[in-house]
Amino acid sequence: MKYSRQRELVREAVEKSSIHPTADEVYQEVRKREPTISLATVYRNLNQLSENHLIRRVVVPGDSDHFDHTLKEHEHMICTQCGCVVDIWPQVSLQALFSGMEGAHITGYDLTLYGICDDCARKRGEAELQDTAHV
Amino acid sequence: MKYSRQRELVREAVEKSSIHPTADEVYQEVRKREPTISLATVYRNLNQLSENHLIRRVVVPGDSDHFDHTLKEHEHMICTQCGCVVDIWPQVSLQALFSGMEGAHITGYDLTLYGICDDCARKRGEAELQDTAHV
DNA sequence: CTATGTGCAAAGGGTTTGCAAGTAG
DNA sequence: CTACTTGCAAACCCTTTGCACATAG
Repeated sequence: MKYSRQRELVREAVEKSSIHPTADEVYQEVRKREPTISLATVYRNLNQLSENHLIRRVVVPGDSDHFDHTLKEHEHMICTQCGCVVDIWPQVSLQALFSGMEGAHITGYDLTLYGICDDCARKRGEAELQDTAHV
Repeated sequence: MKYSRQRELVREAVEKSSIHPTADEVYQEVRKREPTISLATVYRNLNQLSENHLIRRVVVPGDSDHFDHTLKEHEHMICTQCGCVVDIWPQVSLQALFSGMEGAHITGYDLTLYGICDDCARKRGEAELQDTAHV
């Protein structure tokens, strides 16, 4: 991979983001510094960077792929309320768990967890208090 | 859901298939008995049947969705060699494992395992024997 | 009768690709 | 010099949708 300004900007955008951005979100961010970059270039670079394990692709069924700068083994939860992506750090290695399963030679996996993020849980709690306050 | 001949044929096609068919594979199958059915109808019915838990949708990142007539909790492995879908029956409930994780309220998940199916493993073994036979 | 379901064709949305021009090494 | 990269627009692929007609209950 020879250097390109565009690829470096894409990498930095993923690096600095805390929201596990989609290709389009990376595009919008990079455009602030490189207004002529094309979405196709962003896609090509995200693909290359993840193939070379410099960033990680986060697959979300029915949604665009997201990208994560954290390479250490961890999982992702999609909040079913607001759609945000939350990092989950299991106590045990799921890779080890799955590859130990009998019945087939399992070498990898894609996992998407679903649930409620802390923010939405808090808001929901407050809403319930509101509901009962006037009883 | 009121009865329709088309929906019944779609349901039967999934029921009788052992390959976890995609929408298009279901379409090809149903067309044998109902040549005028449209792909849109197959999609609409697969959606309805899975929303009503009569069949299960199997999400495969980067590929079409597949459909499974088995509703009992189990997982799926995609063979990285031939692309087939293999049922995997874990010893423990992953649903229970994930919902017990700390850090968030996890309520569901989508899991795709990757590995080598028995057929491909056998073929690979034979190929290796071939390779060494003439040494 | 009316709410659902159907077939068709067109639209949709995210992602990839062909091409000619630009650029790193 | 030449292999890799870019921007643009068009193509792709799977899936959904609008519409007028058909059908179950």
